[in-house]
Amino acid sequence: MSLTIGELSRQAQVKIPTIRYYEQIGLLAEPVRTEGQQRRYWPEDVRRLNFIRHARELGFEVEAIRQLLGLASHPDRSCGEAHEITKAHLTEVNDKIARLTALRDELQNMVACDNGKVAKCRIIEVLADHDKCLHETH
Amino acid sequence: MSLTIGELSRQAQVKIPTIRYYEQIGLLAEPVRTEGQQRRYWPEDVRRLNFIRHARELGFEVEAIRQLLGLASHPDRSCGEAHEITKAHLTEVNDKIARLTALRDELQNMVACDNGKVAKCRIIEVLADHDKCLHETH
DNA sequence: CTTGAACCTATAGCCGCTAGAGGATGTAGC
DNA sequence: GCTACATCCTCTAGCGGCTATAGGTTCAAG
Repeated sequence: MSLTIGELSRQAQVKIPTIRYYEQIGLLAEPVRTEGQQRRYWPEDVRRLNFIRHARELGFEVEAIRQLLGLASHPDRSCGEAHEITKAHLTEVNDKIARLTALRDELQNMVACDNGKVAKCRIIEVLADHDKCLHETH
Repeated sequence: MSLTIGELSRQAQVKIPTIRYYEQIGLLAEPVRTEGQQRRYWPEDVRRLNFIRHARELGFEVEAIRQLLGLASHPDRSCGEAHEITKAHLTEVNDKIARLTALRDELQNMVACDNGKVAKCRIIEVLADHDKCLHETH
């Protein structure tokens, strides 16, 4: 019927100390306890913890997750707020992709220069002065 | 001629305590000091600190940055030795790009839900049940 | 020579976990 | 019922990578 913290951990792919940490900071409600003070969870908690894990993996901060969870518990309210949180995040991610792609190109150049000297490799300059070096040829 | 820590901070867009922290953990060399023990920097340091900032923004850990910086300070060494290190970083960067791209697609799906109610809003669903919602159309 | 911004060190705190010690609980097999 | 042992409990301390504060010193312009 109910789940131990270990079972919850396995099902939601979240480590046990992390579950207790989430309880501590109020992301997870305090669960029922056995006589001997062991935590017992319900399938509902698996869903909530999955939600939290996914949001964390997507780079949402705990505070943002708290907000999103708040929205989820008021399903009649507009999702404009959730929309804003997500949009801000999207912009950030797109920016990172662009810069990582530029970096990858430079690393590929570097790896391609097999028997040369580091002095000829431009990785340092590229990262030190990203905008200037970005579009130069190797 | 030389720069104060404040000027370095402004030019490299890195906060002053962070600069001192980087010195402490050995990412930045100890700079020259005035009689009164104040740090004085050179344009070279702006470049190095820019490098560090960009690498951090791209998600490299301090230890990886240490290695990359190591390559730059042995310009007489063959690329062959450094080749493996660089290739490892390239792999890492490619992984990051892949994961961020997947993330972006998902965020774009989420943002597509504009003025609905939370009940209809995919943000909550997607996060609550990642695998199910990932490839559905909006 | 004074003033005030900028600097110094040292320490403590932040987030988001993660690990360990030392002990209590729960369950399966006898 | 009893034992064995995996799993659980709390508490504390540590991690990376900063960031903020307190309390004092230096530097440069006027």
